[in-house]
Amino acid sequence: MGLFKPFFFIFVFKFIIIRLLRGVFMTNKELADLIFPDITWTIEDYEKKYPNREVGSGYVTRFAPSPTGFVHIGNMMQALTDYFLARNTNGIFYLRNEDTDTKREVDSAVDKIMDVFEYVGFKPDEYEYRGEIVGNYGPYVQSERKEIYHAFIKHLIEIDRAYPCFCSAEELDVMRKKQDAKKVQPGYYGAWAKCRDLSNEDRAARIKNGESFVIRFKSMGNPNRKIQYEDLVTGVIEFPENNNDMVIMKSEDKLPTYHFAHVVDDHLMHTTHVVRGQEWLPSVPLHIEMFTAFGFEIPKYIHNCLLLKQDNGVRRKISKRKDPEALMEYYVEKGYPSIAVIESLMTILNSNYEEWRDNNPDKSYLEFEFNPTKVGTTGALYDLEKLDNISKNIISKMTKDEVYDALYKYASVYDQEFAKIISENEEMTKAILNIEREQEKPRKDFACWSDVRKSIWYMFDALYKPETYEWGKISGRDDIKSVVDLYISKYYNENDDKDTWFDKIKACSTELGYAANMKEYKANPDAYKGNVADISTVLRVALTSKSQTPDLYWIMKLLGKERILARFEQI
RNA sequence: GGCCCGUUGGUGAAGUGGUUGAACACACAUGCCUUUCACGCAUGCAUUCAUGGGUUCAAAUCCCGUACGGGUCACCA
Repeated sequence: MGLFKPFFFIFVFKFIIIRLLRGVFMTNKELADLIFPDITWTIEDYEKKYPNREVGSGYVTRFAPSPTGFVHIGNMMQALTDYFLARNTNGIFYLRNEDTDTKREVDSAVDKIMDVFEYVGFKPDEYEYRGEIVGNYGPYVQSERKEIYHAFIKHLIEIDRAYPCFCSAEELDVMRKKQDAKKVQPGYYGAWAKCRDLSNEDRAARIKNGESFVIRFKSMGNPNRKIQYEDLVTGVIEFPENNNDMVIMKSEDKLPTYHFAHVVDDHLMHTTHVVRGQEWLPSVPLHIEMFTAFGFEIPKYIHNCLLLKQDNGVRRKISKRKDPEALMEYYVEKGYPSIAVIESLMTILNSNYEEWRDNNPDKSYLEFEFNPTKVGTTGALYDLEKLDNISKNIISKMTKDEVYDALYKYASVYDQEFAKIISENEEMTKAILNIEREQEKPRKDFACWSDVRKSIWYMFDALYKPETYEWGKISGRDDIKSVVDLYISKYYNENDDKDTWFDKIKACSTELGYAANMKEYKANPDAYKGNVADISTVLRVALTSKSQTPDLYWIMKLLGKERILARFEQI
C-alpha cells in the first residue's frame, strides 16, 4: 500500500500540470485530432487487421505501377523480377495500383496492365480489378487507402515526427532559387524549414483559418553522419543521412506521396522484397528514416538496372515517346511469344540464364536460380536482335499444331484476313508450317507471328498476286519457258518421292546443258551453262515469285498439280 | 553543382589477387555442307579490361587521383 501512494500523487500532479498548461500549450495529440478529426483507428488497429503472412521463407513481392496507361519494358522487367522471386520461393506476388498522382492517371491503365499480365502469363495472388478485391491485405488501390495513410500520419504528428507546412509553391520556388544561388543543398531542412518550428497554436490557428497545407515528415537526420545500407543488387552503399523534411501528404487531395505510401503499404502488406528501378536509390535514406520512425522492419531492396537505348552513339534511357519498342504493346502487336520476351529480360537480369536454359531446356524459367548480385548496375541496352534469336529458337522447337494455334490466335486479332485464309486451309497451313520443322535441327525463320505471312503468303491462291519475280541467272523469257516446258512435259510427276523428284530435276538440268552435280560444276564451270541450282531457281521463282523459300520439294507437294500448272501458265 | 552508382569486344556479359593465352551467347566476317534460303559445322573477331599512379613475387580483380557515362536533388512516381 505504501508503494501505491507515490504513484497516485504523480498521477494527480501530472493531471494538474496538464490542466494548467492547456490554455497555453497545445499538445501534438490535440493538433493531430484537429487535422484528422474523423480518424479513429490507430496504427495498432491496422497492425491487427493485417497480421504477419504465413509464407515461411517465401518472398512477398509486388508490382506497383502508377497507372499512366502504358507498360514500359523496364517496368515489365521489374514485374518479372517480382513475379519470378515470388514463384521461385513459394511466396506471394501481388499487384498494387499506385494512383496517388491524380493528374497523370489514365482510366483504362489497369486494363492495360491486366492485358499485359495475361500475355506474359502472370497471375497475381492478390489484386483489385474492376471492383473485385482478391486478398486480405487490401485495398490494393492507393486512393482507396486514404484513411489508412491518415491514421499513420496522425501517429507521426502525435509522436512529433510530422507537421503541417503552409508554405506555398511560390515560396518554395523562391527558396530553391536562393539555395541554388548560395550553392547549398536544396530542400526543406534546417533554417529553410520555416514551418518546422511553428507552435501548435499557430498551426491550429492557420488550419482553422482555412489555410491550405501539406504534411511533412520531420527528419532527425544529420547529413554529416553516414548510414550504410545493403542493396541486394549493388551491395553495401553509404549515404549521408536524410535531413530533408519531405512532403508525405499533399494539400489538395490529401493523398500521400510515393515515399509515404511505400512505407505504409509495404509494411502493412508485408512486402519482404521491394523491386524497383535504380532511379530510386537516392531516396533510400529517406525511406529508411521513415521505416525507423515507425519502428518498422525495413524490407530488402532490389534496385534493378535501367534499360537503355543506343542512339547516335549515345546511350540514353529507353523512352516510350521515341522508341516503339519501349512499350509492351510493341511485342504483343508484332506477335512475339511472350516467353521470348521473358527470356530476353531474364538474360539481362542474370546473364548466366542462357547457359542454364541450354542445360535445362525443358524446365520452366521459374525454376532458374536467380542471383540478385548478378543483376547489372550499369544500365543495359535492350537488344532486339537478341530477342529475335531467342524467339526463333523458341518457335523452332514448337510443333506444327502449336505454331498453328499461336499463329491463328495472333492473326485473329491483328490480321483477320490471314486468319480467315489459314483457318479455311488449316491442314495445308499446318503442313506448310511443318516444312523442315518437326526434326532434329528445325528451321528458324520466324521470330514473331507477324513474320509468318511475309514468308508463306505465296502458298495461298487468295494472296498470290506477285508484283515482281525474283529471277536469278536464267531470266530471259524464252529460257524460262524452255526450262518450265521441258520439266513439266517430261519430268514432273506429282507422286514422286523426294529423291526421285530431285533426280528428275538433275536429269532435266543435264538435258539442258546444266551441271547436275555441284562438285562437278565447281571443278569445271566452263563445261556447263550453269548448274542444277539455276534450274531449281527457275522453278522456285515460277511457282512462288520468290528466290528464297523453304524446300522446293515440299512446296510443290503442297501446292499440288493443279496449282503448279496454273502458276506455270501464269508466267 | 551536391550526393549516389558505374566504366571488360558492335551487344548482354563471365570474372572477387595466380590453370584467363579474358568464358558463354547474340551480331558480324570467311569457309564447308547444300537445289535457294534457313539449319548445321568450322574458323576469325578485346595482345587487353576508361585512364594515370600505388600496393604485391603476381592486378581486369585491392587502394588513390583523373576522365567519361548514368541516376537523383517536386505537393511525379
